Order: sequence, then C-alpha cells, then structure tokens
Amino acid sequence: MKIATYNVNGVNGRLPVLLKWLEEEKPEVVCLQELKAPQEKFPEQEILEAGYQAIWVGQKSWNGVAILTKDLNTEVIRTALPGDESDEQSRYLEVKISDLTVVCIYVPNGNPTPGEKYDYKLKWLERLDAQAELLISSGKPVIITGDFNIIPTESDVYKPEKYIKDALFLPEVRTAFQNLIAQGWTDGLRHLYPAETIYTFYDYFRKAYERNAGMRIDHFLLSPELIPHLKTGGVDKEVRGWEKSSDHVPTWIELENL
Amino acid sequence: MKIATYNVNGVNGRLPVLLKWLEEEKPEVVCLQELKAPQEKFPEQEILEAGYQAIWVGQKSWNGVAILTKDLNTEVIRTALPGDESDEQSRYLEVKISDLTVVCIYVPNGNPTPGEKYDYKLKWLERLDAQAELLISSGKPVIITGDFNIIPTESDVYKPEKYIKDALFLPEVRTAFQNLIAQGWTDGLRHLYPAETIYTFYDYFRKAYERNAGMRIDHFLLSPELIPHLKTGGVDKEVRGWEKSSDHVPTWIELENL
DNA sequence: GCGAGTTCGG
DNA sequence: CCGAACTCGC
Repeated sequence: MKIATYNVNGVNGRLPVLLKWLEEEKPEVVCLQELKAPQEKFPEQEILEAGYQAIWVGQKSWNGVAILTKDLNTEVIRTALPGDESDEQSRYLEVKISDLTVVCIYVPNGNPTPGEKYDYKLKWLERLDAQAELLISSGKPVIITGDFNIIPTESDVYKPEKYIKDALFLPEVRTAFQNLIAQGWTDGLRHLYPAETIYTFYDYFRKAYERNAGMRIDHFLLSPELIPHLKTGGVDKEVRGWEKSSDHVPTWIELENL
Repeated sequence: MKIATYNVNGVNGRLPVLLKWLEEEKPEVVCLQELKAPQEKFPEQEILEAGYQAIWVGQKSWNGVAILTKDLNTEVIRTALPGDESDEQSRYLEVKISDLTVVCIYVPNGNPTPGEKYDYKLKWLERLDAQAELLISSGKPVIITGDFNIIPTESDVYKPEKYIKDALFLPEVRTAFQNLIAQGWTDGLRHLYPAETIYTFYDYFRKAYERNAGMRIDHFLLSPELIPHLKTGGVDKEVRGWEKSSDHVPTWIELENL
C-alpha cells in the first residue's frame, strides 16, 4: 500500500497539478494539507472522477486537511486534535482504513518567534504528543503523517545556520519531534535512508528549488508494528518543477503486505 | 488593409485569447483598450513574437490603450487627448501609419449618473469633439476607433428601455456622437450594415452573451476620403465564447486599395 | 462576472 | 513568491 502526504497550498488552485500527480502515481491513500478552502468548496467531484473518495475538514482561507482513498473502506475517527475545545483551526483528521489508523496533520508554522503563533504551535505539539501517546499505546498499526513544520535535524535543511531562530528549527520544536520518536514512533523516510539528503519543501522565493535550498518538514511517523512492512519511500521531487506547483513536494512510503 | 479594435479588459490576463485571435485574423492594425497594465508591464515581447510592433500608453490598474501594426511604419503623433493637462488617464493614442492617421480611444464609461464620472465623460467627449474637428479639417484620411462607451441608437442595444439613465445611452452622450457624425465622420459598421443588429459588448453577468443581451459601443469613425475604400467589416463574435474572453468582441473593417 | 490591486499568511 | 479574500471599477 502506497501512502502519500502532500501539502497542496490551496486545493482548488492546485487541482490540475494534484490530478496529474494522482494519475501518475496512483497512491492508495493521500493525506492533503493546506486546503485553503471552506468545507463546501472542496473539489469533491473532480477528486471522485479521479477515482478517490475524500474525507476533509475545510476552513475558509487557511489550513484544512483531507484524506483521499482509492477503493478502501474509510471510517472517520475524529476531525480535531483533542485537548482544546476552543481551537477553531482545521489541522487534524484521523481515520481508520481497515485495521490501519491514518492521522493527517498540519502543524502550525509558528513564525514569527517569539510570539502568539509560536506559543500556539508549542501548545498544539503538546496536544499532539498526548494524542500520539494514546495512539501508540493502542498497540494497533498507526501512521501519523502530514506537514509537521519541523526540521528534525541539521541534516534536514540546506543551511541550518539560517534557521537558528526559526519556528521550524528551534530546539523546543525539535525536542517535541524527538519526544514523539521516544514514544516509539519511527521517522519513516529517515529510517529508510539514514544518510540521504531529503527535502520536501522549497520556498517560492529566491528560486529555492533551482538552488536546491530545501528542507524536510513533511514526515511519516510509523507505529512499531508497521516497520516490518516498510520497504520503500521517497519524494516526487519533479512535481515541484511543474507549472503552478505547490511549495511542498509529494512525499510517500510503501507498506508491503498490508 | 484590415483594421480592428478590441477592448481586451486586461492585456495580460487576455494574452492567450489575444494571441489566438491575432493568429487567426491577422489584422494589419489593431487598436486595444483597457490594457489595465502599467507602461512597463505591457507584454511587448509576446506581441513582437506574434509579428506585431506595438505602441502603448499604460496605466496601473485601469485604462491604457495600444496600437499594434504588422510590417507598417508607424509614427506616434500624440499620447494624450489635448484640452486638459491635468487629465492623468491613459485613454488616447494617435499615430500615423504611412498617410493614414489612426486614433485609438477609450472613452470614459461615465456611470453612475449623475455624478463626477459622468461629468468627466461629458468633458472628455467635448475635448474629443474639438480634436476630431481638427483632424477632419486636415482633409487627410483619419480613423478614430475604439471603445466609445456610447450606444448610438435604440437599435444598438438589446433592451433600450433598460438603459434610459445609463451613461452609455443618455441623450447628451448620444448627441455627442451625432455631433461627430455632423462634423463629417461616418460610422463605419453602420454604414456597411444599415439595418443589422451588431453588438460589440456582452456583459459578464447574467449570461449576457448566451442571451444575446449585447450592445454596440465599439466604433469606427472614418473621414470622408476613406469611404470609397470601405468594402467590408464585422465583429468576431465567436471570440466572446472563448475561454477567458473579454466582455468586448473584436470589431474590424477592411479598407481596399489603401 | 471578471481583472487588477491590496492585505494576510506562509 | 504564491493562494485566497476583499475592494474597486466596469
């Protein structure tokens, strides 16, 4: 089973690119972030015509997450991250696909630092930590994937020194990621390729893609029982060069015998 | 010689449509209105590659006029309508192509009425009247063409009763047009087709094109010596049905032996 | 309805 | 740099 994550940065503006990529790669499960569309403006019809069912949590202007599945029975578990009833932002979607739990997340960016937005990111990551602990304790197969807005290590960004004060790279944020790993989760892509440079995001400005000025911020966290099934993964880097592409790159893993 | 006028409603947004139409119709002279582009953002390169030289008067956000010519020596005569030095709007361009003077105009819309904008339209038309008088008195061949924002008669709009208080149809404005005719100018298309319904504009709203709810507001005024050369003309109505079309229709005349 | 600008968020 | 929403003009 091929599972992908793709921060589309506007699902309607991105529709031609998204459909072309789906047609070429045909992943069974796709987690999307930054829909930037209200619930009623998600392009359900076009997605259906491409052969995918969709579950989504929209929001006007910002955020928004979705999970697309191809011929798979999908059950919604929750559409919000527990821990703060007053949180209005659409950043979390948890579904069950047969015995596999798939969690699609869009972690707050958190810039500028310091500030309210950074505080919100840290609180959101605390709530994610609690929810991840519950999920991994279940002993069932779970994937948490999406745009984490976290650069896990110095090896995951083209010039770490430029990001010392950035909300994607500050120690507290990297520690939050390590805490998840300490719970027992595995960073899927890094597990497959321990020493490779892997970038999932290239800024729109200053020709970042052409300069290979990227970072790895979209991740797959796998619960232990999934590791034996993990055989390959990667980034569809060329999509970043397409006309009207997102600033993120589609990222995927393949699980065998699942 | 085929001479066309086309209010493009944004020359950059309209570029694919404009280039396709130029490729199909190949007019020797094209007057454009509503460039909606500052001087430095006119797509000169793409127009050159399509085989046209261009002279243009840009303006940020609104207005803007241009004259494109195919393999013809073109000399700029003036880039503003005389009579008000303080007028900042780019609505007038006068050039000489061999012995023919071509004037491209974008008359102010003037709505709502009454109001400042209507007053500005009337004053602009007075200045145009003075300039037209000068031009016709020269005894040389002159064409004044463009978006006049004037519906000359009841026969030039689908439902005249809807436009009684409209700045495009108020008596003062129609009189301004008749005054030009009284100077000796000929309304080229009406001269060719005295009894036909000819529309050059269909609103974007309420499916005006599908309902044939149009009006004739783009005109060719010809000085007397040109009349013997005028053999045919028309509107490229189908262009209005193209993807991402302007609300105006390209309109043209053909002058023989010129 | 649509194009171009601006503002916001990234 | 880019997407979405809003404003303005037509």
